[in-house]
Amino acid sequence: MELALCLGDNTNKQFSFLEKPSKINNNSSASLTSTSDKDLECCMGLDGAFSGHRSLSSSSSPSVEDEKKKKKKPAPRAMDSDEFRVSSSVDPSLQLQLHFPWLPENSRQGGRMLSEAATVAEDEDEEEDEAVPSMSVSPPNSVTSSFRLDFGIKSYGYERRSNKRDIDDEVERSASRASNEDNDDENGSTRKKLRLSKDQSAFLEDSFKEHSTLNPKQKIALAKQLNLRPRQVEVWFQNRRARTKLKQTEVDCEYLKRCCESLTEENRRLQKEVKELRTLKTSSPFYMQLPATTLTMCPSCERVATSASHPSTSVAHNIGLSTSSFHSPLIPVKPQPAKQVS
DNA sequence: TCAATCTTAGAGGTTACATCA
DNA sequence: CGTGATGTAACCTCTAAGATT
Repeated sequence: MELALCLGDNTNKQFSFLEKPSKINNNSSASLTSTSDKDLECCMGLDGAFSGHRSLSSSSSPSVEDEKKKKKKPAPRAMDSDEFRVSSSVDPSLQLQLHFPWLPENSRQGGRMLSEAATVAEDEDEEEDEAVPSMSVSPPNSVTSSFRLDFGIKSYGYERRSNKRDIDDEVERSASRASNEDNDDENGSTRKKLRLSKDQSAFLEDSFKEHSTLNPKQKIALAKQLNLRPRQVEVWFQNRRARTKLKQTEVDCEYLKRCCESLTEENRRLQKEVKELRTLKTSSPFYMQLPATTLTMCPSCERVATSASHPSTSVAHNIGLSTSSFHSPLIPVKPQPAKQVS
C-alpha cells in the first residue's frame, strides 16, 4: 500500500520536476481540508493509483517514459549486436540540449553538445565499449594497453551472458584497473571512491534537471562528455534520484506535521464546543422553543454566526440541535442586525 | 493464448570513503 | 593530529515490466 501525498500548497515545492499527480483515484482517496486554514490541504491516496516512486520518476520525465512506451523495442540482449543500432533510432528531438559551462566556447556549439555527443556515440556505436577505456585520462604509461587487451567484450562476440550487469561489472573492473594509477588495488576488492569535480557535478545536475532518468544513449553521451564511465553516470543519477526523493519526503513530512497539528487543534476546539452545547442542551431544555431569529450568537466564541458560516452549526446539527439553538435565553442577544462575522 | 523464463531498469537500503569542523 | 558528523560514490538486493520461448 502506498501513501501518496498531494499537497495543496505547491508554491514551496522544491523540485518542480517532481510533479506529482494532481488527481488521485476517487474511490479510495480521502481529502482532508482544514477549515481554519483554507490553503492547507492534504489529499491521501491509499491505493496503487499513484504508485509511488515510479510515478514520481515517470512524471518527472514524461518524454523519456513515453518514448520508452512508444518504442516498445525488443528487449536488448546483453550486449546484443543490435543494441545500439536499435537505440540509435531515438528521436533526435528527444536528445538533451545542454550547455557545458566549463568548456571553451568553440566546443560548445550552441549548447547542443550532448545531443551531438549522442550523435557521436551513435556514429561510434561499434566503439562504444572501447569508448569507456578511451575516455580514461590515464597517462600513456598506464595500464591502458593491457586494459584494452582485457577489454575483449566486443571480441567475445556479444556472447550471451546471464546478465548485462555482469558485463558492466567487468567493464567497470577493467576500466577501474585502467584508471588506477596508484596500484593500490591489485585484487580489486577495495572500492575506489572518486570524487567528482565541481564541473562534472554541475553538468550532471543540469542534465538531471532536464531528465531525471537517462536512456542508454544519453548515459553514454554524458559519460563521454564528462570522461566518466557510463556506470558512474548511472550511479550518480540513481543516487541523485534518491536524494531528491528523500528531500521531497522531508518536505512532505513537515507539511503533514503542520497539517496534523492544525487538525488536532481544530478537533480539540470542536470537542470543546460539543461539550458546551451538550451542557447547554441539558441545562436549558426550554430554549428549544425560541424562535430562530433570536439565536444568532455562538456561545463558544461569542460571535454572531450564520448557519452556514460557522462550524458549530454542523456540530449542533450532529448532536441533535437545530442550527438555531445555540443560545440559552439567559444569554442576552441583541436582535438583528447581527454583528458582522469576520 | 498462456505460463515460464529471461533481461533490464530503477528503487531502497547499505557500505565505504572523502571532507570538514 | 585524532575523531565524529556529514555527504556521496559505489554496491547489493529486490521488484516490476516487457520480451521471448
